[in-house]
Parts: sequence; C-alpha cells; structure tokens
Amino acid sequence: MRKNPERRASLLDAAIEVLAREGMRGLTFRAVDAEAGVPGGTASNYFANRDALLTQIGHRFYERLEPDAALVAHVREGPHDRAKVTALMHELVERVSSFRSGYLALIELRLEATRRPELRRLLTERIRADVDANIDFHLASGLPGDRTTVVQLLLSLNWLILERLTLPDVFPEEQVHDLVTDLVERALP
Amino acid sequence: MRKNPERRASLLDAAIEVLAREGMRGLTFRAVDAEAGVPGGTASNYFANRDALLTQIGHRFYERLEPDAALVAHVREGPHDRAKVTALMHELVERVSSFRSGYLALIELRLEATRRPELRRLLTERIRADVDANIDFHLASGLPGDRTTVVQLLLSLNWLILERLTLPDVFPEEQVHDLVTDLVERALP
DNA sequence: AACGTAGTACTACACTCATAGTGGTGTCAA
DNA sequence: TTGACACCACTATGAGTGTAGTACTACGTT
Repeated sequence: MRKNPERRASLLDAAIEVLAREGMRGLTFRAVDAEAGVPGGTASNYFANRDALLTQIGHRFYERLEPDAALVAHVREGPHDRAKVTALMHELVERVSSFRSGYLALIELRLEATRRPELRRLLTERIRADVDANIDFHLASGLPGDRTTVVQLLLSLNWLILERLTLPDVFPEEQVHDLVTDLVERALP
Repeated sequence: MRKNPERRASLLDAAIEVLAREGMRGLTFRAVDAEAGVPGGTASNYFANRDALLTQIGHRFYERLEPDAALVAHVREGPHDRAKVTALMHELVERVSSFRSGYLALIELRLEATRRPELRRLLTERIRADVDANIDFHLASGLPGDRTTVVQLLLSLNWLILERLTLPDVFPEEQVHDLVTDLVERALP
C-alpha cells in the first residue's frame, strides 16, 4: 500500500470526476488511473479494493467542502434580516451547483450506501454533522428563522439542486432565482 | 425482437428490482433474466441494447405509478382545511416510501439521464407533467395553498424521502412525522 | 564519497470472470 | 403448415483486477 498523500488525493479527485461523468458503472481502477494521468495499476496500489476506494472518496469530498470562510465573514456584516437569509440561500445554491461533479458523485455514493454499511455509516455521520452545523450556525448568527426553517430550506434546496443538475429543463433556469426567494419567504415563520 | 407484452412488463419489473438492489453496476441482461425467473438470454431478445432497456424501465415506472383513485376520492370528502393538506402529505410520503425499489430505481435513472439524452427527455417530460398535475389537482380541489405551496412541498418531501431511503439515521424515524407536519404548516402562506 | 536500504513509480503480464449476442431446436396456436 | 416465441447452449470477446519484476529517488551510514 502506497502512502504518498498528494498522489492519493489526486487519485480521489480523479475518482470523483469519473463518478460524476461515467457513473458507478464507469468507475474502475483503470479509469481512475487514466483520469488522474498516472500509469495503469496505480489506483490498485493505493486502494485495497472497491470498498476502500468508495469510502475514501466520501472522506475526500468532505475535505474539499470545508473552506467557507468567505461566507462566514459575509454573514457577520450588514443587517440580519430576511433579505440576508435570501441572499445566503442564493449563494448556497450557486456554490453547491458549481461543484457539479462533487454533488453528483455524492448522490452516487448515497445510492451505493444502500449496499455498503461502512459507507452508510460514514455518510450518515457526515451529513448529520452538516445539518447540525447549519442549524447551529443559523441560530448563533442571529438571523431570523428557527430549526424548522433551516431544515426545510436544506431539504427543498437540495432537491432543487438535484433537479437542476440532472434534469435542468424541469424547472426553467430563469424561474429558479424567484423560486428560491419564495422558498425562503415561506420557510420563515 | 420479441413482442409478448406481459413478459416484457415482467422483465421490466424485474429490472426495477435489480436496479434498486444492485445499482447500475449490477444491472445486466443476465441479472434481469435471473430476477424475472426466465432463461438466460431472454432479456437480450426483448431489448436491443442497454439504452432501450433503460428508457423502457422509465416508461414502466410511470405506468405503475398511475393508480391513485383512492387518494382522489379521499380528497373529495370532508373539510378542505390545513389539516387535510397535512393528512394528504403524510399519505404521500408513506405511499412513495413504500415503493422503495421504484423510487431508488428512479434516482438511478436520473443519474443515468445525465449521460443519455433520450432518457433525459423522457424523464424531463414525465416529471414536468407530474409536477403540473400536482399543482392543478391541488388548486382545483379547493385546498388551501397556492402554486408555491405545492412546489415547496414536492421539493422538500422528495428530499426527505431520499434521505429516509438511503440514510435512514440522518432524520430519526420518530421525528419524520412531526417534521412533515411542520413542513406543511410553513409551506401554506 | 561509496554504499545500502526503503519506499515508491512504472511496466507488463496473467488470470479470472462475466456478458452479450446468436444459432438451433422444441412447442404451441392460428 | 407456418410463424412466433420459449428455451438452451456455445462462444468470443472484452474488461477488470491484482501483482511480479524492474527502475528510480532520497536518505542515512560508514
């Protein structure tokens, strides 16, 4: 088993791309090698088996999701009113949508988690933590809205993003902005 | 190419089960044969290629989703108030969740639609029609709530169901009922 | 400075395994 | 009798994985 952490990370990033582009069926050790531009057999040397590869993809995804300092700073300034929540949600939708491959890969992992207990544990833990962090952040920041507000927004925006990324013509692009605004309006008590 | 419609339907139902249980990777012509309990090679005789199989699975799924007469009848009786909407949404969540394999298979198809234009067209059309039908039905039935109400509920409940089916421990089962109630409350203007 | 060692990159091979497709035969019904 | 289909078996072919063997680089030792 090879150790080189940069190489491992770049293999995992390549795997995310492959997963998003070709799906579970196209995710093979050799395809990861090719995507990462390394000689065939390299991924085999870094991951004992498919299980290891998949769970490490999960870890890697959350590693890459971390940097959110700009958003946090942005929340601190200005008034804490409904308009601010709306702006934040627009930002959220754009930010997540723009990491298309990551998001799609995560959905693939979710489905796979149905069959792989270890992967399921990992994703459950990470996503719970993410939900809780969102709630805590929102409440602590003094923005309007309660727990339910945050949960409702997470649920509806997630599906909206999924819809946009997989079937973009279901909700016409030009309606999405207004839709997000409406969703925020309703989610606030 | 074989014609027998019952056999074709049963192959497609088998394919839905396989898709939900084993994912895209496990969906092979032979696996469909095995699941349907027919001799190997049968699925090959009924579907020219993988593309044909997948789009026909999509069609079949929507064929099976039709029968909703009981629900429609149920809406007609009793008062048309907020409590009724809540009851309907609880029903919706339970009904969809109980067709687990169908729902999971549909998500698999969604992801695959990313790569298959024909499948994408099919799903887009069907899902748009489904959304519109939900809106029209809601408005026509005289229930409280507007267009946005319906869309918001569709979005958030869909993601909630996905969460339940793939990572059941993210939202503890006993909280789901109350959560649905809250979501309805907020979605109504 | 010469040497040895450890860890990793790279190449190539072999082995397994599964899949899709097709041709041929039997069966049933019009 | 004919046509459509169910069933069965065979095969080619491809894919995918893991690993043995070699080459390179860095670092530490004497």
